[in-house]
Amino acid sequence: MKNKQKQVQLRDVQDVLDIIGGRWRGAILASLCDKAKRFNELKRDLGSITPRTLTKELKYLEMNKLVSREVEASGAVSVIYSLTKHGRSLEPLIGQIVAWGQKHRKIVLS
Amino acid sequence: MKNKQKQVQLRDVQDVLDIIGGRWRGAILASLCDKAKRFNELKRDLGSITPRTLTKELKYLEMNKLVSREVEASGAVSVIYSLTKHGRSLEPLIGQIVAWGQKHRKIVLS
DNA sequence: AATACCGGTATCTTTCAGGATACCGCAAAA
DNA sequence: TTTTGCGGTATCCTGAAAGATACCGGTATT
Repeated sequence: MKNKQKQVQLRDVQDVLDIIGGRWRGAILASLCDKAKRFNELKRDLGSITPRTLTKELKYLEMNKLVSREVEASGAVSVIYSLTKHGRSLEPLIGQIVAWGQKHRKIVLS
Repeated sequence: MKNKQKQVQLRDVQDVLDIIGGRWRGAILASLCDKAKRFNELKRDLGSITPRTLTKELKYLEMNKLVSREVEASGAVSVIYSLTKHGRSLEPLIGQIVAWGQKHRKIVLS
């Protein structure tokens, strides 16, 4: 493989980890892989995230076309967050991350 | 799947992204997937990283048993960094990251 | 003898993700 | 009519990541 191409690959890795990295983004995406969720549902599932951070991260993921936000206009306020088609294309990647994480945890514990 | 298990998965995602995330760690690992490298070789390949940061990240990866550091005691100072067996187990994951990154870049550009 | 490369270390500084805490309007339930 | 839940926003603050810059002792090169 050419050197140029390797450089591009490194940038791809950096870009992707910039998108799904950080304390929360990967977890949010993984949580939405399971099913579409409402704001507070997501918040509860993630455990210790603050609403401020959740709002910010969701907006970021929305901007990057990975998550979509829909307001159900049925009386009370209700907002549903779900993965877009592009977001769902991350599922196998997230699956591998989980798998490696399990393996890694076992190794570290031994 | 049970709720407990989902929570564990979220933690796995967070843990893994903590290890390979950040501006440089993923790129360092990807670069070492290619071949073992010396300090300044790695530095050049990564482009804009400072020696301070490279040192720090390499130590972190060493601590996590993903990278090994070997000093070649042949006259001049020569240090080789390479992936450990455990580090090489990340290769498929990194491959998927690159693949998704390429796809994502195309989508964003269109 | 001077210069350049190797593998870093030492300081200083900026940036920013993310926590803590309080609050908001609205609607439904009690 | 008070309380509870929803979906957030507003401020303030800290710690860690990482850039900028300078420097180090060694060796090899010229």
